[in-house]
Amino acid sequence: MTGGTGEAAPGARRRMPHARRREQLLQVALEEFGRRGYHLTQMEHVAAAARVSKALLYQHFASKEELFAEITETIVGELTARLNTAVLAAHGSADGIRAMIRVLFDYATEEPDAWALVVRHLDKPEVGLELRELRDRLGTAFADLLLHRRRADPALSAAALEVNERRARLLVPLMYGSMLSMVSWWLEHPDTPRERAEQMAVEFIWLGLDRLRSGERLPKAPAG
Amino acid sequence: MTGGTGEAAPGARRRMPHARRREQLLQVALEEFGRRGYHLTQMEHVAAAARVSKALLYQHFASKEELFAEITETIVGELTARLNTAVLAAHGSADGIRAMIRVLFDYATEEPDAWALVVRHLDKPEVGLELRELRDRLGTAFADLLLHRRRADPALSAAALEVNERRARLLVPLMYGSMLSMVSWWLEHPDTPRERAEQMAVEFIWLGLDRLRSGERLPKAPAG
DNA sequence: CTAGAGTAACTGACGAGTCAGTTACTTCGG
DNA sequence: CCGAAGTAACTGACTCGTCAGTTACTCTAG
Repeated sequence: MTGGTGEAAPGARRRMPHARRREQLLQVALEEFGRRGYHLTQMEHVAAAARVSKALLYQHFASKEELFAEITETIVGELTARLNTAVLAAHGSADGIRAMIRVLFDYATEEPDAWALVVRHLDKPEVGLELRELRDRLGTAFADLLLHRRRADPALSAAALEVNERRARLLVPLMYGSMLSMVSWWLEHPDTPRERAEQMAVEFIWLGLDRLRSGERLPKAPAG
Repeated sequence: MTGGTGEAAPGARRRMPHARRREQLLQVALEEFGRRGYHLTQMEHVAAAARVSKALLYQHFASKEELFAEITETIVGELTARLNTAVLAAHGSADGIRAMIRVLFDYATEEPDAWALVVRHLDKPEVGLELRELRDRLGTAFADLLLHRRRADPALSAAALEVNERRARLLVPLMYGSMLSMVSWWLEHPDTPRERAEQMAVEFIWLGLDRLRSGERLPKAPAG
């Protein structure tokens, strides 16, 4: 040990230029928030994990909330962009579904901390209002997918379109919920091959989507 | 209901027997935790909402955590019991799906605060470990449903059974996620008739379940 | 008059945010 | 090449508000 805590690098420079330090802090904070959640993460945790004093952290970010907000904004921006391009590149509905699912699996794999942060705070109105945004964005991406497909189908009358639009909106939460749930489940079961989980989700959701145009109905069960 | 909980009554009796006060405190705490979430709810909030001092609250519950735990235990017990009977009473898979969805919609309608508390804390390992229990219970209820149905089907070989069991496990998170998501969505869109939301969920999920036995497969899309 | 329902006022610890001071790096006159 | 002046990165030790949990007391029903 040569004097200071060199960490991995032996003669590592501890002082860093402003911008680089800022990036490092954002990265570390993302991990901490993702692991412990907003409330249980203290600014000291973040500072300690970055091998830095809390004061320095406050020279980069005015408050805990601001730090968290900046992180979530980045995540939402990134994920939104990916979803946008995925949906735009898709030609059919099944293709679009598959593309969106792939985006989610990719992101969860590539950025596990960011993913953890998102799912942890998605249903907390208290903090991270940007995450509501993400949920809405996911929903509208679905809606776009559904509506775009139907608009291309000239067989539908305006009235039928209206009816189906309502039904499409009802389908959104179902698809949304099952996708996120599947990704989370898969992360907790690494032994399951990703392809299998992905394919299952695609089929499951695509069938639900397909119902929309076929008008196929389930016989109403008598119920108890 | 004359007298009972003082609340609005001006010269109302404030002293209550131990057991009744305890129940009131549990009820009030449930609302507070449901609205603000665990971390943002202070014991003083609960006490104030019950028109009582914080010290009295501590004569009934040893700690904030214990209070929260007792509440969640009750909720999980109640919901679990309802799901159990619903699944047991079901004769077929579609019937079982419908029954479970009804249980969830019923519960969310009858006990909105309890429901809010559940969805708020479901994916937070930090607090309320009992809620993991609920998620597992939901999952196993699904699994029971699927496996019971298949066991009754003598056409399946042991090997096929094994394969399908794996696929069944993959279906669980999809159904689980879509159900919860749909209920939450419906609560935020009260203009949508409940029956429509319910029926849509049943159809969507039942189709996914039905895939399991029919072995129907979606042509693998080429992907970008 | 007394047991237990109830409270106001308190404590101790924690955690966000601050500040005076220190250390490393850069620059520039000589 | 050198060292002093200047500056940006960085820190230890604080303040101050908040909140879980306690203590010592009052009040009232029976």
